This record gives sequence, structure tokens and C-alpha cells, in this order.
Amino acid sequence: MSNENDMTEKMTAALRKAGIRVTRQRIALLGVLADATDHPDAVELHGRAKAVEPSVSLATVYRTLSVLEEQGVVHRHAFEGGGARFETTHEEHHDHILDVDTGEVIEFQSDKIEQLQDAIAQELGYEVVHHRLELYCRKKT
Amino acid sequence: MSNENDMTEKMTAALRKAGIRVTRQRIALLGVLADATDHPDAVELHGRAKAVEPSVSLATVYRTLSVLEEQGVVHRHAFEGGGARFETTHEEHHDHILDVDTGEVIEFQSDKIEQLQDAIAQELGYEVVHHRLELYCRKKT
DNA sequence: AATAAGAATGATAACGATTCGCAAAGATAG
DNA sequence: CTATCTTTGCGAATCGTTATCATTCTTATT
Repeated sequence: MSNENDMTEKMTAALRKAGIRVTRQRIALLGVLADATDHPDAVELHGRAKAVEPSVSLATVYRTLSVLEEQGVVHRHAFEGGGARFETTHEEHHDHILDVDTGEVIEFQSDKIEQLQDAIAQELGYEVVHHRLELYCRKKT
Repeated sequence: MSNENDMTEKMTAALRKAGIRVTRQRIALLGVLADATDHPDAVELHGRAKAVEPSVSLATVYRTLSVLEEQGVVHRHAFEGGGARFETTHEEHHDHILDVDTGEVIEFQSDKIEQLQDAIAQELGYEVVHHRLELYCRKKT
């Protein structure tokens, strides 16, 4: 619980610092985001936020997610199929494994791959601004 | 030119084998796909195909692209921003660098990264069905 | 060539995810 | 408390894509 509170405070602080108003609806969404251990989409987040604060509209969820993304406290993922899915910017950068059967999302991190990516871009005269690496996988039998 | 003809023939053969009719519209689209060296989207392909065969509708472009994708002769990419982009299934598997300034697409291939991906999935009890690796890059100054 | 049978077509409506426009309500500084 | 200016909810609008459906075309068979 203290973790989620910390996260929420961190996020409200980020909003205030950016001169963005901290409204009832946004507080609800921040709480929901802080609690989420999965990678929910906007509709799912809307549902969860409404349970806390019924006056949250889907439009506000989208608007606030965009704001939070701009502030760097939320990441937006465009996995295959369906709409965007979100997660709070916790700890280190990571990429994702997606279970093609269950839809489950597993996070992983590989310095080696990151280095290779940089090296490849470098060689072609580019520098990596950001990247997207998704492994669509099936559980081994 | 012989290359594009070969590619077109390969694609028409693939259609016939799958019991899919080879129509005027599809021939036009296949030609356009064979000629394309970039990664055009459906609207762009529609425009190019109409120049060859004016009776091609956007609906048919989408429908045919889906068929070609199922047959494995075309790959569909969902890069950031905008709609899907397509390319014929030429040669080896590769991933993409996207120039964030110009929108240009560069192909690259790294066995090492592929191996690392497999190893990571393996370690977590998964096997990679397919993956998506996109490097959003900027030209180095 | 003529034909029959089924697949493919163009036009347009429908769709899902997301954004926009607007009047009303709310947050914040002073 | 109040003025200011942001944010809100609602619904319409947008974008890329797919579905519907009556008509046309491809193809295997004569």
C-alpha cells in the first residue's frame, strides 16, 4: 500500500510541477495506475477508475493518459491486436514477451540486445531514439 | 524488370495454388507490390494500383493484402503512427530501422539478436512464435 | 465459345479506438 | 472568495479498416 501511495504522490507531484491540475478524476486514475500490475488498456482503466470515482469519463482517461505520457510517468504500448496498453514508468527500461495464447505480458531486459541495437544503428549512421522489441511467444510443452 | 515479373509470377502462382482467383485488380496490385522498394501503406498502394488498373477499389486492396498475407507472400508492419505498411516477402527475415525525421525505412538483420531473443524466451519457458523489433532512429550529425 | 457456379468486385455503411468541440463545472492563485 | 483559466462529460467526428450486398467476373466444364 505504501508503495502505491508513493507512486501516486510521485505522479501528482509530477503533475503539479508541470502546472497541470490535480482533479478528482485524475487522482482516481493515478491510483488505478499505481495499483495495476498488468498492462491494461484505456477501457479497462476507465472501468477501474469509475469504481473509485464514478464521474470519470473515457475521454478524460484518454486525455489524462496522454498528459501522463508526456510527463514521462506512463508508458504507452501498441502491442499487436486491439488498442494501446499502459503501465507506469517503474524502475528500469524493459521489453515485453507476449503469450500469444493467454495474452499475458512478461517483462524482460537484456543489456546485450540493447548494445547490439546501438551498434547496428551506429554502423548505419544512426542513433537510436527509442525502440520496440516484442516477443510473441508460446509456452513450451 | 525480369525480377518484378518473377515476383509477380511467384505471387500469382501462390494465389492459384491456394484456389484464389487471379483478377484484373489483383494483378495490378501484385505488380505494384513487386515494383515497390519502399514500405507503402494501403492508400499508397491503392493509388499506385489505380494508375495501372483504374477499377481497383480501396476495399479490394485491403482484401487482397489480407489474402496475400495469409498466403505468406506479403508482410504487414504496424509501425508507430498511421496505418499498416506492406512489403513483399523477399529474401531473408529482417527487422527495421525507422528514421524518425524522414519516415524512411531501412532493413537490417542480426543473427546475434535473434539468438539472444530465443535464449531469453527459452529461459522463461517460452518459444518465440514471431517478434517485432523496430529501432526508431535519428541520423547522426 | 457458351454456360453455370461460385468467388471477387465497388460502393458505402459499419466498426473500434481515439480525439475534438463545446458549454458547464471545478481547481488554483491571489 | 473570487476571478481566471483548466478540465470536465457528453456526443460528434475522425482514421484506418472491415463487413454487407447486389452485381460482375473468373474459371472449370461443356
